[in-house]
Amino acid sequence: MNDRAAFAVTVDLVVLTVRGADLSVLLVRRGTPPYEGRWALPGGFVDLDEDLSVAAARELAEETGLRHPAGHLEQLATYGTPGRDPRGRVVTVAYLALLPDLPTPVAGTDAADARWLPVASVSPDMLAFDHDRILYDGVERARAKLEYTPLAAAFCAAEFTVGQLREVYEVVWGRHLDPRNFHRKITTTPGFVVPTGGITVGDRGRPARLFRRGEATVLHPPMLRPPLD
Amino acid sequence: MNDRAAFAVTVDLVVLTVRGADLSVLLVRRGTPPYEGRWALPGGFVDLDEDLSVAAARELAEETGLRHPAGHLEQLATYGTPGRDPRGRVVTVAYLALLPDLPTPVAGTDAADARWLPVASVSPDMLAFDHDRILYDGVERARAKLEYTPLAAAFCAAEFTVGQLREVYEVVWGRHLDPRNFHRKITTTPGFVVPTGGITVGDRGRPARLFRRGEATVLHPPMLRPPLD
DNA sequence: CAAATAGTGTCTCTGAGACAGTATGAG
DNA sequence: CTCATACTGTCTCAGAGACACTATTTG
Repeated sequence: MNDRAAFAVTVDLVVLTVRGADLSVLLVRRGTPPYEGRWALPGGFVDLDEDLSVAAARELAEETGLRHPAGHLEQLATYGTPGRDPRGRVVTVAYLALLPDLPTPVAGTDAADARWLPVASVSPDMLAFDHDRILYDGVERARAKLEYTPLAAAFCAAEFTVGQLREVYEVVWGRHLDPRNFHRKITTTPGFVVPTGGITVGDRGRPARLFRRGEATVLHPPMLRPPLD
Repeated sequence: MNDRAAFAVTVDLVVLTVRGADLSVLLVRRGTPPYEGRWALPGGFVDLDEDLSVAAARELAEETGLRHPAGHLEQLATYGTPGRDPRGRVVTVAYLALLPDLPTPVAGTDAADARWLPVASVSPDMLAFDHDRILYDGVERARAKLEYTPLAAAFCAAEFTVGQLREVYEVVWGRHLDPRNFHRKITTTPGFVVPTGGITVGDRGRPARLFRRGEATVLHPPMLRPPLD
């Protein structure tokens, strides 16, 4: 057994949020080799007595500065090709986090610099290790999950308008959606959203009703991504 | 770094096939502690210089006795709760394999006994480690993937009839499907199946055209699971 | 012949896309 | 007032469910 126990295990986080017109990812600039100066997904080593999901939640809390961030955290996939980390045989369990745009700025404890970067502005050679692949897989997972789950609400505050939820879909998918059909879809799919009774004030246009997430975990029927063009 | 490298990494396989009226899983009876005598998913330790997917393919070939089994192999999820293996801190990367019913019987090299068991007949306390959880996740993944991918064909031989493909759906989902609507759906969804020109002989009823898998990787529109009852 | 399975056609209803029209705020 | 956004309603078309019906084999 002991001769088998020669792997290091890390968790890496694909933390996504919608900021303005961009789907953005939380990246940290590496201050030490390997890949010093390159951007990397936040993450770190799993403690020997620590569960994987606990390690992911711990890293998320450390990097965002929030103890119990709202939003969503799920396992994404595991990457363990030999040589992916020059320091040795490191297997990383990647997690995907979807968060509302944070009111507090990101304050990393161990990273030189932590920043939200638009996913579209990230080129593969900017990133350390195989993090370009992990980021790509995370973004694809998020795009797919918006179709058949109510997870888009994880990008929003606790209460949100139909328009804000539509912006999430438009930013993540990079597609324009018809506001009227979207409104009908959202409000007629059972368990998707629940009106809170509240109303927005001070914005442009007619005030909008506020909603919170419903009880549904899957959407029936799904919210289909429109075809390209 | 070296003090971090204290994990063992294994791959475990959820190997599913359709045999007769049952969705069945390949299980091996453990001949050594821990959990001696209990059933377990086939799997084993990952070599230090071996890629995870290679280790999974190697284990699959060893357990099925086939060098390049047809069908489908994909990563499922990773399980690493401390204490899940009494021998130490073992993280397992689970893979899901979908195979046609094997003409050759299973010949395990290292396992005392290897057998196909209907998934419905497997109770959680029969299984070692957290393999009940992994099996459940694998079955759910397979059921979900039949909806939006053409993966049902991975359960069939290279050439198959519409009726055989329908049986796969019926067995995996545990639902009856209307043969006529199913036929229309299969043959009109672009890229799902391609007629080979062949025809079955000797069966009961009218001979059926033979098909092989098409080029599509996702189904548009998806093949929706009928609601319960 | 009957039984069984393959395959086609037809009706209906749901739901999505397209888009007119109304409601209600800010400036 | 105009402009912007929220919301409602209406038309049409694609696709799924529920069948009737025909085709082709075995026994």
